[in-house]
Amino acid sequence: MSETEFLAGYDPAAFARPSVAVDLVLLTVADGRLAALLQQRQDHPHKGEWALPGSFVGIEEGLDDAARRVLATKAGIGTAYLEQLYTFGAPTRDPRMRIITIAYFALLPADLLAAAVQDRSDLAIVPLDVPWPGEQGGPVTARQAGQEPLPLAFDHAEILGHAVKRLRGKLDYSRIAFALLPEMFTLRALQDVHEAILGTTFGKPAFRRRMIDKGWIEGTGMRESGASFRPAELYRLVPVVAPAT
Amino acid sequence: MSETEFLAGYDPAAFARPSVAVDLVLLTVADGRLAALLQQRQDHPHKGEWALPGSFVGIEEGLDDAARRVLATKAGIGTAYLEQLYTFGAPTRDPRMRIITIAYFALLPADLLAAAVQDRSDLAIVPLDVPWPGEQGGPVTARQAGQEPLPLAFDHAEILGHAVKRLRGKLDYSRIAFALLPEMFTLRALQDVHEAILGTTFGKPAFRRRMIDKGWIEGTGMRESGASFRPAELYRLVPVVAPAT
DNA sequence: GCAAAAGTGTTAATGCTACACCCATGT
DNA sequence: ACATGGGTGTAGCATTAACACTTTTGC
Repeated sequence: MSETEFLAGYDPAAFARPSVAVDLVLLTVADGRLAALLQQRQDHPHKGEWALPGSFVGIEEGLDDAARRVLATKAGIGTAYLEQLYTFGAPTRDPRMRIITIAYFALLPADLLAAAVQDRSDLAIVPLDVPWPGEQGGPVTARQAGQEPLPLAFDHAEILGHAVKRLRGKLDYSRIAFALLPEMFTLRALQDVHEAILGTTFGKPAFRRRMIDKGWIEGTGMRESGASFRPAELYRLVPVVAPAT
Repeated sequence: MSETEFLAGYDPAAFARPSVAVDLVLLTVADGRLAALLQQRQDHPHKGEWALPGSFVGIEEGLDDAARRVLATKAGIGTAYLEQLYTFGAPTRDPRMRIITIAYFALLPADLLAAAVQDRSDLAIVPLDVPWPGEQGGPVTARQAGQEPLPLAFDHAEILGHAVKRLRGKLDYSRIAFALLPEMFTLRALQDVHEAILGTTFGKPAFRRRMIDKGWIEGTGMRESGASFRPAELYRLVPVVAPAT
């Protein structure tokens, strides 16, 4: 039997198949706090609770393409740092049917995210309460200032937890932090982003040297304006030659 | 409309669904070389080429459960270190139909793997040629000693590459290396595993200190036997209190 | 001139690497 | 006794963290 004959006789309907979706964890750092984009569910199940933006994957659609479509359609955002995070597939994670979801992880500067979301009443940028110290603290919760934590739909709290863990893990050996900053930024802003994500503080000189020694950034001659004290120099991410993860 | 009513009216057949599979990258270190378990395909497509062991995910089956089933069924192995690796879903990765595969990553000591596989003619433990130096070397290839690289089916070469990258990345901040060793082992054996995986060499004293300082291992009073020189002390992994990663 | 934050130099501590040496076993 | 690889101590080097100090702007 040739391969062509084999393919012609193949029956794709022979097995029951699960539904496949992508869910998007879009993180940012605003006001010194890590925050995520959440969407209030309009339908059952978990109606009224808060969920990650997501969508089913089209039958001819790539996984990354589906994630980008969610970014564009559900959040109105054209481009952002995006990478696959983890796949969640517990048989009971959705009461409707078996849905396996491939979680994606996206980063955007706070101002761009706020602008994209400002006229969408179902979307919210929610600060995250992350248990700092131990590896095995409580779960990540999403809470607006001064309010109770928002109820999260499905297993989305767990997905959020994975995303934060990934962000923290990659922070100091990859350039992802710069996806949370505008094209030009001060070293103080970069340090604030690091401190917000890791929940630590660094000595200013030490942090400064570490960043410069990595060779990832270069000073533009320009300086920020508007402050009532010495203006800081603006840095930019140097273009990458041999891309690494 | 209540949630119960909503669920009753839900039509799970409304969208075309892809097939979902798991593929298993089972790695070991044998004779100082990193090696993977591969299975020669008996059917089209890619008949005769070599593939990772895999299976479709049952409609009521968890993802980790499916991976463990592959481990038990296709390789005859009861327990091994296992973690999810990455999900591959390019629309054209399988010529039969849309198949999204969740790749898993497993580790086993060489002797246990060899014992489980010895009477299976379709399985082979194949040493891996891994491009060491740069981040962006060529692809990983599987090659038996003195032969041409084996042809790998589907996108399985890419999956193998991801697995090796994951193993290397986690080697020095997690305990996964010990999944490649028997319960008791010498420090030299541990060093050999590290060197085989990373493709580097370490100074013996330096490596020794690093490992002991991590607090992961403890000496048993016992010593290996059979060598014609001073017998090395056998160490064991100390039981974990607060599990990480 | 004063306050506030940027930016830099020096020093101290830490961890890692390299080398040299000693130990135990079988032949 | 010797060869072989296990095991340990010491010294040198590098990197990193901490501190004190100087610089620049607006009020």
